[in-house]
Amino acid sequence: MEYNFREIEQKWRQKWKDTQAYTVSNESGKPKYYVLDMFPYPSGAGLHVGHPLGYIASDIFARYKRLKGFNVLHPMGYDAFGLPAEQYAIDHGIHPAASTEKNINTFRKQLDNIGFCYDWNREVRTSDPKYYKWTQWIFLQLFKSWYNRQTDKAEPIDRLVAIFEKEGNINHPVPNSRFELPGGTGQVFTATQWAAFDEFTQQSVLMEYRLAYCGFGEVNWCEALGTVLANDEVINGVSERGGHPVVKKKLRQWYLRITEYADRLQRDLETVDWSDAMKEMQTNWIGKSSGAEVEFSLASPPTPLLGERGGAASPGAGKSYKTADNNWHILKEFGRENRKNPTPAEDLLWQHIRNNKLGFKVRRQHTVRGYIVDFAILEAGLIVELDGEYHSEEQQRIYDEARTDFLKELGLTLIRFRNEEVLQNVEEVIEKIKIAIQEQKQNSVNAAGLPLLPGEKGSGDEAAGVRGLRVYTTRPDTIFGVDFMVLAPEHELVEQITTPDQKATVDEYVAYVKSRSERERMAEKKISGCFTGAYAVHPFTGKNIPIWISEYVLAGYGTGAIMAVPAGDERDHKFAQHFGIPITNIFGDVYTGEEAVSDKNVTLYNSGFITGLPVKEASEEVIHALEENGDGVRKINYKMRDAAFSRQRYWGEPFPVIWKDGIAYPLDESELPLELPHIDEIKPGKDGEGPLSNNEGWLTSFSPSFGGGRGESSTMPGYAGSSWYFLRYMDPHNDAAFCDRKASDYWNQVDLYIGGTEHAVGHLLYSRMWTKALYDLGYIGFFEPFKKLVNQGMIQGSSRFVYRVRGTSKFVSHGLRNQYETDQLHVDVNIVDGVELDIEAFKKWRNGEYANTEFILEDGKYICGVEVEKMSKSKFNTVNPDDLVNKYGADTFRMYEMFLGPVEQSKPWDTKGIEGVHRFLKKLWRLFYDENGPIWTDTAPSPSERAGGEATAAELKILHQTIKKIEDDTERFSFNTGVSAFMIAVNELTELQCHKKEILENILVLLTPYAPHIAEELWHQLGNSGSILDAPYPKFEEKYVLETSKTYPVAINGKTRTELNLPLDITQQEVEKLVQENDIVLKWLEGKPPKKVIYVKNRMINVVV
RNA sequence: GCCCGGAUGGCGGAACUGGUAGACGCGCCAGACUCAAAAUCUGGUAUUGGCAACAAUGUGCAGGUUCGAUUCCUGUUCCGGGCACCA
Repeated sequence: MEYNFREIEQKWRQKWKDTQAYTVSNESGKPKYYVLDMFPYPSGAGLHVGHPLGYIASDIFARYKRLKGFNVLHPMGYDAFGLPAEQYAIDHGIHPAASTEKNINTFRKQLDNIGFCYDWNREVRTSDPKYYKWTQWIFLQLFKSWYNRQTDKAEPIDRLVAIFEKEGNINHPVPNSRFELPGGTGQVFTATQWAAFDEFTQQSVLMEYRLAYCGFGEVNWCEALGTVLANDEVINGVSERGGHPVVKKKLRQWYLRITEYADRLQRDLETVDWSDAMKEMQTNWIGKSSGAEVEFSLASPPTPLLGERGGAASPGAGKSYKTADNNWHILKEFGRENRKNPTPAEDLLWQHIRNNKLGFKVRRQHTVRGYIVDFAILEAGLIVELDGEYHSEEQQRIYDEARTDFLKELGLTLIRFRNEEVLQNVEEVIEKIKIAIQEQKQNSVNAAGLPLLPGEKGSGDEAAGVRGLRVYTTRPDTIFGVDFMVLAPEHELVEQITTPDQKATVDEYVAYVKSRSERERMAEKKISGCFTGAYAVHPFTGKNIPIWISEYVLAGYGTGAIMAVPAGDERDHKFAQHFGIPITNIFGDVYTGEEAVSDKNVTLYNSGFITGLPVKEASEEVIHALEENGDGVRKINYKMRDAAFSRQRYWGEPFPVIWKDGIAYPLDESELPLELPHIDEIKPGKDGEGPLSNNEGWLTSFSPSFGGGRGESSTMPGYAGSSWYFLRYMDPHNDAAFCDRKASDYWNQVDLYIGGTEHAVGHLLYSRMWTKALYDLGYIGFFEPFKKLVNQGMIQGSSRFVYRVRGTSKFVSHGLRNQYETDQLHVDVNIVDGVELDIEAFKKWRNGEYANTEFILEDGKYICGVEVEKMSKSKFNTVNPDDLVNKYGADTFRMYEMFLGPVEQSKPWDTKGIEGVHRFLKKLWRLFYDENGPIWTDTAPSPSERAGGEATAAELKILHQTIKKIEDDTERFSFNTGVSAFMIAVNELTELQCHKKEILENILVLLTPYAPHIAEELWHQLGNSGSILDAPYPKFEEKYVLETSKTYPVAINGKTRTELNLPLDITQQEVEKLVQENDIVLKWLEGKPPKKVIYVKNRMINVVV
C-alpha cells in the first residue's frame, strides 16, 4: 500500500474542520500557552514560500505544547489596511476593500493547504469596522490621557485638568521644551492663569500633554503627485514613481507621545526573552544618551562689534551678562560655597524654577556689583531673595534695605520671601515671582539701555526675542574645544541670525537640503555646509564662535544644533578640515592633527578649569559650572522621536475626532466605529490633505452634535491596527470592550511570538507602548506584550537568468554567453531544474512568447545564470507553496521548510532538496506497510497474527534517543536538526527491520507537530481513536540509552590521530597508562615521554609532546 | 553614513557550555533490479598526493589567546536586514 498523501491530507483537513479540532476555549483547567505569528499583510502577489517559514515553526511549537498538556491559543488574522492596496486602486481602479477581500481569500486558501492548527473562529482583520472600532477607541484613550512623570504612568487627562486648576503646571512641566504660552510668557502657568485662559488656549495646552496629540511635522511632499511619500518612495530627491521632485513640507500631523515611555521601553527590555540583537536594535532606536544642554548667547549686535569686547583675556569678560565688578571672582567663590550649602527653602525654590521652568533663565547665588543675590532673573531684571535666620537681626535688615536701594538704582527689582512662605506654599511664591516678572518685563523695556547689563541679549533690536542658541552635547568635557557651531539647515534661528552678506548663500544651501531625504543626509559622505555670518559666545572663554549650518545636523534630534569639537568628533573634524576652520587641540599629544580623538580614556588639555581632568570628571565639572552660571543644564536625551500617527491616505482607520475653531474634539465612544466612507475614486486632496478631504459631505456628516466642525481627513498608519491585535484574539467577538479583562488576565502575555526582524523597531516598539498605556490605564494586567520573541530569517529568491543574443531571438547558455553580446533576462525559476532550463516549458512560458526561439546549448543543455535577490513577482523568482503542496503534500512541504536550516537564518529558497524529505516520509510509511499491506507487529501474539515480540534494547535505545533529541530540538527551535533526527531514527529502525507498534506509535506522536497529517493517519491505522493531538507525549527514560564505555578520540598536540574505547569510570592515571601503550601514540612520541596527557571525561584525550 | 546579523564541501546545513569539522539531506559517481527508463535499494563522495596504509591542507581574510579555536579576542572584506509614510 502506497503513501497516498493527497488523499490522507484532504481527509484529515476535513475531519479536523468537522470536529473543530483546533477550537480553543478561554475556560480550561490546563495551563495556558499563547503562540502568535506576526499576521500578514495580504498582498496581491499571494503567499510565497517565504511567508510560511515562521508559521510552520509556530505551528510545530503550538502542537508540541498542546501535546504537552497546554491549552494553546494559536490564532491568525490579517493586517489589512495599508498603502499597497491604495496604490493598486489608483493604478487599476479596483477599490481597496475589494482587492483586500480577494487577497485575503487567496491567502486563506493557501494557508489552509499547509494544515495549520489556527483557531479560525478568532480571525481578525484590521480593516473590519468591528475591529477598528476598538483601534479608534484605544486612540481615544490615548488622546484622553497624559503622562504623569511623577507617578511614571499614563493617567486620564481630567486629572491633569484638576491639577492645573489647583496649582497650575509648576509640578508638571510641558514635555516639549520648545513650547511657548501665548504672549511669549514661557511654559509655566499658575492656577489663576489657567483659569483665565480661554478655551482655545486651555485646549492648546492640554494638547501638549496628550499621549495622542496633534502637532506639525515635516513630510516628503511631491507636488506633481499631489501626495506625501514614504522615505523609500523617494530616490535622490525625486519620486520613485514618475521621477518628480520631492521637497519637505510642514503639515499638521497626529503623533503618539512615545518619548514619554522611552525610559520604560528601555528598562522593561530586561523582562522579556528576546535575542540580544533585537534588544540592541531597540536600545539604539530609543537612543538614550546623557549630557548637557548648553545655551550659547549670540554675539550681538553681529559682526561690527566683535572687536569691542575689551579685556577678553580676563575670565568671564566676554560673558553676555557681566553684572559684577572686578572683585567678582572672589565673590563668585562665596557664591559657590553658598550653592553647595543651600537652606531647605532655597533648595525647594530652586528645584521649582531651575531649568527654564519659568520660561526664563534663573541664576542662583549670583554676584551683582559686589553683592551676592540668592536668585537672579536677569532677562527680566528681577532679583529674588530669601531670608535666612540671621536676616532677622536688625543690622542685617538695614544692610538688606541698603542693598535693595542699590539694586533699584541699577534698575533691578528685588522681591523678598520668608523661608516659611516658601516651605509652606511654594506655588504661591512662584505665582508671585511670575507676576513680578510680568510687571518688571514691561518696565524693563525702559531700562534696556542701562550700563549694568552690557551685551544683554534682547537689548539689540534685531535679536529681540531670541533667547540664544541651545545645543545638546554628550561630551560637555570638550567644551573648551568648540571651534564652531552647526545648526540644522531648517533650524528656526537660521533665518534670524544670518547676516545680509551671507543670506544668498544660506538660502541656496537651505533649498538644496530641503530636496534631500533624511536618509540621504545621513548616508552622505560628501561634506557640505555654509557659514551664516553669525557668532555665538563661549560661556567660559567668551570667545566668539562662528555659526555654520550643515545637513549632517538633524533638526529632529536634540535641539537641532551642536557645538562642534573637531578634536573630539570625527564628523566635526572632517567638517573643519574641509572648510579650513582652525582646530583647537584639547587633548595634547594624544591629538595628532590627523583625526579626531575617539578614545574616552584621556585627560583634557588646554581646557581652563578642567585641564588635567579625565573625561567623566570633566563632564561633571562642566555641567556643574553651567548649571551654576545658568548657561546650561544636565540633560538626558533620546534619539527616538514621537511617532507620527497620521497618514495623508485613504485606506486606514479614520480618526474619531472633529475639528472646530482649531480645537480637536473626540467623538463620543458611542459613535464608534467611525466608518471609513466608500469612495469611488481615490485621489489626493488639496494642500497635502488625504483623499478623504475630497469628501466634504462625509467630513461634516458627523458634526451636528458639536454644532458644526469638520472631521479629520487623514487616517491612521498601518501600525495602528497591528499595535494591539494580539489582545483582540483573546476575545475577538466582544462588542462591548476591545478585550474583556477576564480574557486578557487568562491569556496574559504572548508566550511565543514569531516574525521577521524587519519589524525590530517599528511594530514591536509601538505594540509595547500601547500595551504599557493600556496597562497604566488599568485595561490590562501586563506591561509587555511579547514574552519570548523568535525571529525567522528572510527567505530570499534565487533568480535564474537566460541570455538573449542582442538583436536576435536566440538564447545562449550561461557558459558560452561571453562569446556573444547578450542581454540578461529573468526567467521563471519554476521552469528551471537546478540550473538547467526546461526548454519545452520555456517555449510555452508567457503565452508562447518564446515559442520559436533557438538555443545555443552547452553539452546538450541550456544552463541558466543564478543570483540571490529579494523574492518578488517581477523577478520571476517566487515559488508558490501551493505547487509544492500539490506535488509532495503539506507534510513534506512543512518538513522541508524546516529542514532548510535554522529558522532564524536568512537563506535563498531552493526547491531542489525537497525530494529527500519526501523520500523520508515514504520510508516512514514503509515501516507500517509494504506493497501487500500492513506489516506492523504487536507485542501481544494475537489477534493481529503479526506478533513481533518485545522491543529489543537497540530499538528502545533508538526510540529514547529520538525522544530526547526531538524534545531538546523543539524546545530550542532547532527544527532543522529535529527533522534530521527523525530521518536518523527511521533509517535505523528500517535497518533493524523494526515494525513494532510499541516503538512506532511513540515515533508518530513525536512526529505530529512536524507532519500532522501522516501522523494522524497512521495513528488511526494502528487502531487508535480520537486525535493524536490528545495522545500522551512519550516520556524519555535514560536507562535505555545509558552507555558503559565511550570511544575517545586521541589527539597528539590537538590533532586527532587515533581512537581508544575506554570505560566511562576510568581514572586519569589509567588513561595515561593506556595511552602510552598505544602503538599510534608511541609512533608520534618518537621515544620521548609525553609532556602532558589531557583527559576530559566524555569528551577527548590530548597528548602534548 | 549609522545600527543589527551572516560567511563551514559542488549545494542547504551539523558540530548545543573551547574538545573527533562536515551529522542529515540534495547533487554527483559506481553497482543491483529492468529490454530500457522511472521508482526503489546498496556502496562511495572536503581538497591534494598515494593502489592502500597514511600524510599534508582546510570553517571569508590577517593576526592573537589556548594543550586544543568553526566556537573567545583584535582588525578587515564581502553579503543580507533596518534607519521613523512599504508592511
